Amino acid sequence: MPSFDDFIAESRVFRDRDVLSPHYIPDTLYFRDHQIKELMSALAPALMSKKPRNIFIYGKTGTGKTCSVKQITKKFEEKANGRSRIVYINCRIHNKPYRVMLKAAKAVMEGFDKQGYGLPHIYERLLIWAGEGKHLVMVLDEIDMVKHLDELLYTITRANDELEAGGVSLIGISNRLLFKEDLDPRSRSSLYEREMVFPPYTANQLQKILHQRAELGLHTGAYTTGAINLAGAIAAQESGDARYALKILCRAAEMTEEGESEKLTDREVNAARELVEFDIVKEAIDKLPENHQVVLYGVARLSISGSRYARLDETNDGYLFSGEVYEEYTTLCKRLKKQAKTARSYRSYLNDLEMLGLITSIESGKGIRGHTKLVKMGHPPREVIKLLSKRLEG
DNA sequence: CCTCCACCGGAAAGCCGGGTCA
DNA sequence: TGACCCGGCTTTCCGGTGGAGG
Repeated sequence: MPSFDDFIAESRVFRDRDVLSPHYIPDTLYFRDHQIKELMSALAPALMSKKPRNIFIYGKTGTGKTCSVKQITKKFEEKANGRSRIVYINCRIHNKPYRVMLKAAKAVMEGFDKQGYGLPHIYERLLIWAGEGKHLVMVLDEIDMVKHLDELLYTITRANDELEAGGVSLIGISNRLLFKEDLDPRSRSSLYEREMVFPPYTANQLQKILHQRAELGLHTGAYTTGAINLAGAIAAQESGDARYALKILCRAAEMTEEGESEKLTDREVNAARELVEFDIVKEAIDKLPENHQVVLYGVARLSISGSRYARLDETNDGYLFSGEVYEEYTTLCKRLKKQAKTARSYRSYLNDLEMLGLITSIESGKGIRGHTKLVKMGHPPREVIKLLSKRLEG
């Protein structure tokens, strides 16, 4: 009798791959004791039928914000036993007040999985739920992605005013510190009742974290201590981002697995670093809507064939006129048998691409007639073309 | 100094595909 | 089935903007 075990090849390197994934939450989170304690003390009132304060958490990507909150969520829900709930909401996906409320309602109430109810209806239902003395803590991860956030915050504060027992409170998470400036002062004060900062990890800290994961996720003896330390140092230098550090480690492990080398060493780590860098770009491009891809394709192609107006200014080497990129975009659309969008839409795409760091742009200055944007690729155009021609032209 | 150029980007309105409800 | 509601993506409209040209 064959067994599935026969087909699940034993890995030379990995003991448990999941441990290296960014979604894995270790039992002990290093270097975040202080933040975790503070979070717990802030949330404790909800377990005693009092309203906890709203919390705002700030920190760059990969500083353990989400991880800490998720870890606490587990403990909290065990303790609360259904009386109170913490609901995690990723605002990149649920980026409107309506969606956030719907997600919360779905999480908390059975049989609430339909769209088409108006916001007021969802609101009323939540009030009824909380009215039994229950507390809802909404974790809004990437809260800066929510459009009309003021409206959402207002809705929630009003809910608390209407309730006699129970309540709704918030944990907002963001990696943009500045975003509080575009908030209405009233919502600002409600969201910032308590503020917490998660600093980037240092090289030493990242190394310890990586060692922890390597011990759990990789076979003993499959890696060198030096390699782990190198990965930590690289990530610390870049950003102090633990997710990035883990990606490098994971990639390096994969390379070891596929390659000749017996152990994961500095060599694999260095190679993995480059791969990871391009992986990130590739992922960003893949996720782009089609029109954005075509525009980027156009920028890349012109970067190689050269700008028709080029060399007006030697110092602005590699920059393209917004106008000529639009022309290239429309001709590309024709070739791909797509209806080109208006110039106004095109300008939005350009801005989106710039926000993602896929292109850079500057304002035109002297020597150029009128007023326009000059655009340049943020990454090697040939690589991008290779990727996009496959994607777009099949 | 005025006007034109070649764009910029906010606001608002329209369309579409997905859903509910009576 | 028709009236509504939602979000996402567009288009339309239009008031800027800073340098070039006259």
